[in-house]
Amino acid sequence: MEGTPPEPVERQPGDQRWVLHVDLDMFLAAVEVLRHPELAGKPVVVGGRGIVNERAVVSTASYEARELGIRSGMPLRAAYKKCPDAVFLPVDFPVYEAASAEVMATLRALEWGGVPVVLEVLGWDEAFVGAGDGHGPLGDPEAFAQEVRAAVLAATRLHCSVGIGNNKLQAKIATDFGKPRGTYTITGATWFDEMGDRPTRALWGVGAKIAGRLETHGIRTVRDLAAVDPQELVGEFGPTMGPWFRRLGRGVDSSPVDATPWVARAHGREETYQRDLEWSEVPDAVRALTQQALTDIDKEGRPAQRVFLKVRYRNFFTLTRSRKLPEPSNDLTVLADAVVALLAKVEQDKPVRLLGVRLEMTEPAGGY
DNA sequence: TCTGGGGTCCTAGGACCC
DNA sequence: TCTGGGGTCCTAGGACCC
Repeated sequence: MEGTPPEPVERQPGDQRWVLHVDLDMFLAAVEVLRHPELAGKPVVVGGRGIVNERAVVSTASYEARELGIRSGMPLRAAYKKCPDAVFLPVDFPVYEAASAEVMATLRALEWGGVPVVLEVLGWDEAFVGAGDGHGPLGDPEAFAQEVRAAVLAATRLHCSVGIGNNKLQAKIATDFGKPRGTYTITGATWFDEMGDRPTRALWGVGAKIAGRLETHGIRTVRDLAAVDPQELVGEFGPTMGPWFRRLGRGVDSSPVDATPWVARAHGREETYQRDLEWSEVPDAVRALTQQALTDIDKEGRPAQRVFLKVRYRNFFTLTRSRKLPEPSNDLTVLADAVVALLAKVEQDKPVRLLGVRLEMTEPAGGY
């Protein structure tokens, strides 16, 4: 890759239009501080049931806790060791759902350049904002980004950061550079200045494993990725993912902001048991998880077409087995029996640390 | 003594058919 | 005896994100 100049970013027709990405700052911890004002300024850690010696991980840490080295995904035990004085709180789904709904309603009510916004919700605490055909109006979007932050703060008392880009990929990455309580802009024109020297891992969609595979091809930076021969990536990652990674490297993303409400394709339940299960306890546990997963399916009224079983043993080895049902079903007995039957395909002689059941209603739609 | 839970999508490879 | 090549369906496994 050394010495190979990157190809210039294609001039897309939408290049001078704008997309915003809004991301709430330390969302779960911020919501907790709102209802427990005495926690303001303290290290707050939200995760699991808030019990520090249980098997669970940190969902969100306040900035004060992050300064002490606590990170999302860290075991609660480890977080406690780093900071025994932090406040540990349980994850309270209904409260965050309600706060999230308020935030999204606030965003949805905005107009951008006199046009109602188009809102694509990505999760509890983030969304893309466009307008009209999916992009914002011409002109400087910075003032609107500030308007978004002010509106969210006024309506919910929650702070957020806003990324601005010519497309969703650029806006999404820009948000991190604006955190906390700020805005940041990355465009096709500044992409390589901002991202060129960063490791491929900085891209949205490149994790540790993909970064490692890229490195075996001498691709370390975003600039390297942008310049690589597409056929080399097709050889390594296949005809879909190869070209997609290369587009990531070039900062190219033509997908519009899409307000179509998200519809789940599957529902599942999984549980890491505080005490490893003996095999004799497993079938009942699988039936219980199936019943819980079925409650989500029943809310939507669509039958499951395929069932999945996930088993993780004490040594952390994990297996997944699945089976297509003879015909779609939302009958508890049929589904539970089908999942229990999958147990025959896994090793039954070792203690079980985690079980998961997943009920799939729809095949993957394709999206890369 | 470690390492959650909710999802999404893609790829490889075997079975089977023509 | 040998044994191509394309297509589809299915399961297992891997990777990523919030």
